[in-house]
Order: sequence, then C-alpha cells, then structure tokens
Amino acid sequence: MMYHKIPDETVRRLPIYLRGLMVSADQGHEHISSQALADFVGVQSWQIRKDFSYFGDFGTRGVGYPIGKLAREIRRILRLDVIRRAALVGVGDLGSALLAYPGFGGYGLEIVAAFDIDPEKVGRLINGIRVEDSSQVDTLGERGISLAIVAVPRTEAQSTIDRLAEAGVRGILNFAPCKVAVPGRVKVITLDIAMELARLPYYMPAEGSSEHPPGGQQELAAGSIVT
Amino acid sequence: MMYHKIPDETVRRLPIYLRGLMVSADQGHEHISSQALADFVGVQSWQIRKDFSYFGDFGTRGVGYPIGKLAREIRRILRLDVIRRAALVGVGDLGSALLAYPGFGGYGLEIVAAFDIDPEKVGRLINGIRVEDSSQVDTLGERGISLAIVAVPRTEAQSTIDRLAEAGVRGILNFAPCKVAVPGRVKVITLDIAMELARLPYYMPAEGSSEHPPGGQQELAAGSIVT
DNA sequence: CCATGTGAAGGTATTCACAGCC
DNA sequence: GGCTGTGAATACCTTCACATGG
Repeated sequence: MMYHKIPDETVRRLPIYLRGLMVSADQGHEHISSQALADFVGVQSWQIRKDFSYFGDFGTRGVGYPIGKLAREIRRILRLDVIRRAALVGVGDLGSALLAYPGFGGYGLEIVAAFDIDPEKVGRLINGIRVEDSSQVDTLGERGISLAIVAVPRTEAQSTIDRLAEAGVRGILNFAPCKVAVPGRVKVITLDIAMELARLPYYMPAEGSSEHPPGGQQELAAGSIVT
Repeated sequence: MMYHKIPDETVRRLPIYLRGLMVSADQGHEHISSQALADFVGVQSWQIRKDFSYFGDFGTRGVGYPIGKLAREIRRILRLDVIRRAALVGVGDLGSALLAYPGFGGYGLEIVAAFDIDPEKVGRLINGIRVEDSSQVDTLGERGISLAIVAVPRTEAQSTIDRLAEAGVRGILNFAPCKVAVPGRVKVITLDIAMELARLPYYMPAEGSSEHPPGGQQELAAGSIVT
C-alpha cells in the first residue's frame, strides 16, 4: 500500500466503523468481513474496503479484518488512543442530559468538569460532577482540559467560546445554533439539533401527491460546521 | 435560469442559510448580499450564489437578496412551509431536554406528543406535554403525526422505530447510536452525539509535537445517516 | 460601480470490476 | 471459494472568473 492522505469523507466515516467494530467485538467476534461490517453500519462494502485501504493493509483475504487491531488503528488515527477529558459549559436541560450521557466513554472521552453562570446551579452535584461558576473556565488550561462542550443559549455562545479559547481549549463541540469565530488553533464542530430535524421533511415522501424531487439515496452528510 | 435538480450538498446548506436569514430579518434588514450572508453563516459568497441559483433568480444585482421572499422559498423547498407536528419517544435525560428545547419553532416544527415505557414517567406533564405509554405510538397515524424523534437506548431503537414506521411515521430523527433498518417510505437521520465529539481530536492541533495531517479546512460535513 | 448568476475548470469522492491472495 | 485491495471510470461538488444587469 502506498501512503495516502486520508480523505475527509473517510475520516467522517471512521467513527461509524469504530462504533460497529465495538459492537461486533462485544458479540465475541475476532474478525469481520467488509460485507458483514457493511450490513451492520449501513455503508457499502467496497466503500469500507477503499476507506481502510487508505491507511494500510489490515485485512486477510478470505478471512476479513481483525477487529481488535483495526479498532486500535482507527482510534490512533482519530487520536482517541488517549483518554481525553472534556468540560461542559451550560448546565441547562441539554447540558444536564449530556452530563448523564453514557456514550462518550466508548470513544475514550469523559466529561470531568461542568460550568454554569446561574448561582442556583453552581455547587450542585450532577452525575458526580460539581458545577462550577463560569468564571472558573479560565482554570481549564492548568487542569489540562483541552476539549469542551458548549450548551449555552445562542447569545452567550460567542463569548463563552472566546473564553474557552483563551483558556487553552483546542476543540469545541458547540450546540448553539450559530456560527462562531475562533482563532486558528481551535476547532469547532457546531451541532444544531433543530437544523437536523429541519432537513427531514425534504426527504420524506409526499403525503398526498408525489411531485417531489428527492431520490432514493441512502447516505447523506449532515450539517455540522468545523472551523 | 434553467431548471436544475438541487444538489444534496446544497439542500444540506439550506437550513444554515435559513437560520442566517431569520437572524438577519430579526435585525430589521430586508435585503442581504451574498457576501454579508457569507460572513454571517460561514460559507463562501460564491457558494451561496451558486446554491441559490439552483432554484431561481431571487437576487437583484447591486442590491442583494430579499430576505423574506428568499426565506419563504427555502422553507417551501425544505417543505417547512406547513407546521409539522412531531412526537418524541423516550423521555429520559436527552428526551426531556428536547421537549424543553426552544429551537424547533423557527423551522415550523413542534413536539406535540411524548412517549415512554417507564410507568413512573407515564402521565407526568413535561413542558405542557403529557407523557403517554409507549404502546400509544400506534395512534400517531390517526393523529396525523408523521415526524418522530427517537431518544431511547440503543437496544430499543430498532423495535421503537419498527413500531413508528408501522404507525405511519415517515420521518425519524434518531439519537440512538446505531444504524436502523426501515421500509423505503420512511427516512431516518441518525445523530450520534458522542460520535460527533469523537471527530474532534483528529482536527485538533497536536499538543506537543506537530506531526499531524489535518490541514486548515474550514467546513466539513458531519456524520448523520439518512436512510 | 455593485452584486448577481453561470459556464467552464478543477478537485474530490464514489462506484465498478477484477486481479491477487489466503 | 471467499474476500481484500486498487486502478480506472464516473459522478458530484467546489471554485474561479467574468459577463450581465440594476
């Protein structure tokens, strides 16, 4: 195999594969074919083989891919091979739900700090994490936390993110429905939940008539923005 | 302008534009140039012009685009021009947060029903909505609700969605981290929050060294799956 | 002069088909 | 026989540069 830059679209799919590999490993398998993984995650088998071919010859012909080894390699590429600690800013309904969300662990991600501006919430213990006052985000640098989740109202998003960037945070998952500006050393993924739902009617078959464009495509990209 | 099929990537951006147009309208503007909208939503101006050109000549040279008219047209294309009522299944932490989430209204979407399997939760009133027993999802068809949000554990996702599909639901936003199978008449967008966060370390600049591939791209697609 | 709209060029990702290997 | 890995073909999207019109 030659050295290739891994295409962005492939990077986007790697977490999907990783998710599938983890479940398959749970079921006790040690190898999986591109076809089996394809059925499992909803991507075509040749797409999977092509994607994997960008970073090495992992498969064995006639057998498939070794699940453990492949998962390890994907984790390495995505830089999930070290446990990463994350902070949450904004302990409202969504923020609280994220604190309780069990899914991050599988990717080596862990929320270890939470901040809110509301004195009512500061000091409360949620899922084992003590809510701190928002002014304390400045301490994230010293604490070695470089990942943050922002779940504050739209009007507060930019100022919150400015502060996080200043504190040394380098990756932000933003749930506020707006574009935010950040220095080049910081990456932001904006995830606007309502916007995702808003894409749905377009792809739904029409109720009464059948005058609608959308064809039968199976996979589509979503609307997050990475800055 | 000739008739063109609207590219999927353009459709993916339309809600972003709509979001920007709404905010701009709130600020009292009546027209906006592709450049101003570009600065606002984080997409290049020529990309915006190209996108809009797929569905008509809306702009006036030297002036820009009429915000109201354009927003109305985007709504029509995305089929957000009628109020759509949605149901929520799974009133856990995330589900409760979604019930309280104010952002759906801007897109003409409204959660009007909630279901859970837990007898403790059934009957409770959350944000003005009475939680019903999950068995009641069968009534969604008669109630004219064709959109659903699924926020149940992964193990329950497939059975939940089977039932929704049977009840006549045709669009589903799925928060369970797995692929789900549905009949062709149903569209599903899967939004795996942990997976989005998992993409972040890849794009973060390295801590100590600087041996990492990711370039300085500004926009990237995210990982939702539409079936 | 300003800002749109669009052919044409360029780049990237998907899809195919099959050679190569276990 | 089954499954991987990949060059080549295709399709799609982005980007540019500029003609066009208010």
